[in-house]
Amino acid sequence: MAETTGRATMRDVAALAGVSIKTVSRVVNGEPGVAVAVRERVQDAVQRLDYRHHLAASNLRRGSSRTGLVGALLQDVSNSFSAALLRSLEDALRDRGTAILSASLDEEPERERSLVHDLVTRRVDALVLMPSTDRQDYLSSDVRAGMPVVFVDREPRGVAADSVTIDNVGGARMGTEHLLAQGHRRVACLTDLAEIYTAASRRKGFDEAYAARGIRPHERLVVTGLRGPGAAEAAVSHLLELDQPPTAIFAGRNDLAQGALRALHRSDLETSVALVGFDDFPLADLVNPPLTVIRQDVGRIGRLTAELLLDRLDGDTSAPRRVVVEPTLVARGSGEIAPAP
Amino acid sequence: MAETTGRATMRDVAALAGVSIKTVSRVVNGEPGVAVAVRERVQDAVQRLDYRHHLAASNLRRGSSRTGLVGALLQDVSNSFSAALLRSLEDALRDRGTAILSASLDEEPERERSLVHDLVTRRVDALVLMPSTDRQDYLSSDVRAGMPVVFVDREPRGVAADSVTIDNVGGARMGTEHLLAQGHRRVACLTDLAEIYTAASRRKGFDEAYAARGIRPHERLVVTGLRGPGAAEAAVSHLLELDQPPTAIFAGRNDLAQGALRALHRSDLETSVALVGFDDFPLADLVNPPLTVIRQDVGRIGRLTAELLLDRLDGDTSAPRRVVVEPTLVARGSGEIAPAP
DNA sequence: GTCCAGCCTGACAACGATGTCACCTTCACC
DNA sequence: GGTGAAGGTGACATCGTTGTCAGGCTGGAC
Repeated sequence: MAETTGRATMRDVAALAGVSIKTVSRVVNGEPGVAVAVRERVQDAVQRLDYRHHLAASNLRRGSSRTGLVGALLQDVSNSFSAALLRSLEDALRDRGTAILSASLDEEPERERSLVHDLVTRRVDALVLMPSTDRQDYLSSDVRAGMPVVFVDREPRGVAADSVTIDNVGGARMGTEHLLAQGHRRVACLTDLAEIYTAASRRKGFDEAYAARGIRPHERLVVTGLRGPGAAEAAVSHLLELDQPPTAIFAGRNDLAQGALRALHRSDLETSVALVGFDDFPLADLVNPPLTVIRQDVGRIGRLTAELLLDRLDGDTSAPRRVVVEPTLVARGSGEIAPAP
Repeated sequence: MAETTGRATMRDVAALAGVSIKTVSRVVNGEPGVAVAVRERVQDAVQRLDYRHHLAASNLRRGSSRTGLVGALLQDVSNSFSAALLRSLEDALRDRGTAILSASLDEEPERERSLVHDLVTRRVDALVLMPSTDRQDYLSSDVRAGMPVVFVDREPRGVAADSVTIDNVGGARMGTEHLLAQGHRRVACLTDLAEIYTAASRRKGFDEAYAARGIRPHERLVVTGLRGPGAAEAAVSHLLELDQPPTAIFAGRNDLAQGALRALHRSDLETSVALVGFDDFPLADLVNPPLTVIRQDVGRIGRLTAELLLDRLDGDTSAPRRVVVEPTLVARGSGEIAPAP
């Protein structure tokens, strides 16, 4: 009893209650066909021994191959977008008693591969993936083996799977055009590594907006490879010191917009240089100036993702679906600053 | 091969390679003592069948009782505090190949109990808990059975376990005193349900700051039971319409501060009414006005939590430890607004 | 040629649980 | 009193894996 190691098993309970293991199993699983007196005796023993059901053993025997586990590999669970997504998945899966294994990829391909491997080894019932790799061919055998995968934020390449994404090119074009329409011509563009699907798409939208007006962006104002807010802040500080500094900035992700804003504040230029960010975030309406953003409806994306996931878990084996959500422009002030004459 | 159900098992691999199951096991686990030719034959079969190790079965047999799973029950994974905590846990556990099962409690006691039950059933190696219950007596049998539990943000009651908390009373006292020292006398206090440990402590600190000056808070300005930013916004809007509105606000949690700030903006009072929040958050320096907060160092808390967790996982069975981190006041502007004469 | 050591390999039981099936009561009914 | 159905209960095999141990084969020493 004072043993710190080892929990009671059904065998122990059976011994204490003076019944067979199978009867304990019946009681624990609430199966009918157990005499009331016996049931009570077993329940008593369960209590006395602090018996806890062993889900893994149970699943193994049932061969149901259902572990009630779902993996969620996101960019960074502490980023508001990933965090909100995680939360809506959680809400959608709660009722099913399905638990979520979450992890952050930080845009590192190797980490994605190793974490996927780990999750497969744990026999998750399904996977939600915001990939950091270019291609996900490595996933096909697992998908073939019956593990549903739903991609979020980025489309799958090299593997057939569902996805929920937004129109990144369109969103970026809209954001950039919003600035161009106000007369800005020196618009800076901040994005992450060109290998990253969303970063490349948003950069493309930026270019397209210029092209649509028959003009070209200033190359020196286009900065890629920005890994986080710190890098964006440094890059913008540098841009502001150019002979021909930007009069407006288009930031390709919420953390880059935040870094940019911080740089503007440091130079006291937050009310002179326009700024449009991609991705809304909780306090965008309260910063100074209130931030104009291209918003993707995270709640909606989360719900759609969960919906696809649940369908697949319920046995839907139809062809992969691609769901694309249209982003919207939310004008709050920072994006409506006119260029200096 | 076209089977969508069922993965290959060691039995299948053994059959294909023409060896016994045990030999496959040896190869898969990289054990020595297998002839090179045989090893290659097995590895080939593994590849061909897309064999994936079954961790649960392996753990079951090994009886190691180590699942490489840790549970993290937090207040709300989409809240920046919980999310940052989750992230630092993840970083600390990554190297060990330990995965994290996370879930949100939303301050609902029932959810905590049911999620803990679920995690025990899954045989997590340890648990990180930001409790929503008053008392956690229900945990003692599991702790006795050898499951380490580390409490974060709130101390355990009714069970012996480690904890990492901050000095909530002291922090709230410091924040309130900061406002009183500037001459504010009508300071509003916003907190969540009085049953919540942190909410009650912060409320207590607020009262103590007043008491230390031999004065008393205005009862009508003390609002409890605020469940989220929306409630805080509504409450503050209401307070601002009183005959004797507050000249300063002390908000007992980051989301309440955000709600309060939103209400101030709506009334264009953000530069006239002082505001001090409890808990820092990523953009607090960029909002308008920059928010003065009582900061708890989330990264530090996360690291300390992980440290305790790892020690316990490594077999440390010494008496429970209580780690208390001192919060600091970060003055940014919102808390330094003087009362109207 | 015999013997033994050392190296590989596989048969078997077991981890904790559950599905299958057979057995034993009991009791109603003819 | 005999029969059969219904209701309880347990023995056993099994899920996928690994620890234990026995045994086969090889080759070198005598």
